[in-house]
Amino acid sequence: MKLSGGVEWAVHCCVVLSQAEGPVPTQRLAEFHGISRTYLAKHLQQLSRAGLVTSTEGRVGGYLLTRPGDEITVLDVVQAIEGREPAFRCTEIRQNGPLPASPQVCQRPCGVNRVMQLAEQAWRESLRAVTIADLAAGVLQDAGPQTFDRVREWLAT
Amino acid sequence: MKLSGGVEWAVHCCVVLSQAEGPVPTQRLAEFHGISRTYLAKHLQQLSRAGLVTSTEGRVGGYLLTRPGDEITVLDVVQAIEGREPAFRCTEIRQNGPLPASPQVCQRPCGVNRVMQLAEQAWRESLRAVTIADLAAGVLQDAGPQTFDRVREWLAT
DNA sequence: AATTCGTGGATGACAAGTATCCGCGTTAGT
DNA sequence: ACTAACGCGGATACTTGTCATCCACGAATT
Ligand code: SF4
Ligand code: SF4
Repeated sequence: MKLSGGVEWAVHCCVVLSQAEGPVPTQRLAEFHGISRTYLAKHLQQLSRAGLVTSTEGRVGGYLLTRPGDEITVLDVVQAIEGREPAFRCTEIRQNGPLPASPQVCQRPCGVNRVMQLAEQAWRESLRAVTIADLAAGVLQDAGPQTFDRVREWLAT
Repeated sequence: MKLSGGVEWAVHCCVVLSQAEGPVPTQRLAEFHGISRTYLAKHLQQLSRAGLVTSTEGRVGGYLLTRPGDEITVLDVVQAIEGREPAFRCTEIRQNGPLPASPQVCQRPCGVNRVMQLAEQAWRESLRAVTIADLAAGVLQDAGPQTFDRVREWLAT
């Protein structure tokens, strides 16, 4: 079980975008984080499709958050990148073999499946409890109060 | 993010083993679930290495649970198959780019990482709360009280 | 018209998961 | 002693998913 590496990129980008004053192009975002521009573009498009971000095309275009940072949860970002498919996918092996479960028993998910989905639910709730704004506040806490001033300054270059 | 399909197999096997009277060979377990014998063998070996299961070699050998079903959690099984690596792995991109985080700031994990690990923790706790015995009880509930009698009967064939 | 930018498709490199096979050592029955 | 049933580990191959790049296109600014 492994999360896509793009999740890390996307979260960081959202934090930066939450502090930006205008549209930020992919080029800038990639440069800032020292990562691949072309590949990051793919992830930003996923954020766009998920409705977390709007894009303005053409020159001086780029990406903007559609909502303020405190209305975007980490879960939103993770699901935009990872998709909404559950990590545990049952293949219904209980229907195989010499003692298959009867069709009516299989109407509803079994205990195994329930436990797994419940655990993923707990995971999602935990991610839902934190917003991009919370993370931005954490950065300020860790790296100093003028951090985002410097970021904005560099972005304006 | 996807869990190995072997998790489903392993959990089912543990439930069966918790109801078995003697060592159950891979052949039987695979047949019972209608799955690949050779591949299941790999997963059972992982359970063995994790200490959830003991193997007796030679004829009339097979696998036995090392502890009663109520002392084996679903988390134990999942981790035996999936490993204990966290799903979110930070690549420290904050150290890249024109405004890298200072080394002393990077001493401890950032907010992003903390949130992710916390969520995984919640996931694990949720899985830890359920035991193989709980699942076995669920099967009894869903499929009828004599279900395991039939299983034992078939196993003895 | 030239430049900057997002979009989507095609493509390839690489890692991980899935699955099979074989040779080996072990054990119980004959 | 011999054989059959079993677990163990390595080697191998197939499939899928992740990671990454490139390009042609349309849109907007200068
Ligand atoms: S018993 Fe549960 S985990 Fe097993 S095959 Fe059925 S739904 Fe899937
Ligand atoms: S800020 Fe957090 S998520 Fe980002 S690179 Fe550092 S540890 Fe990883």
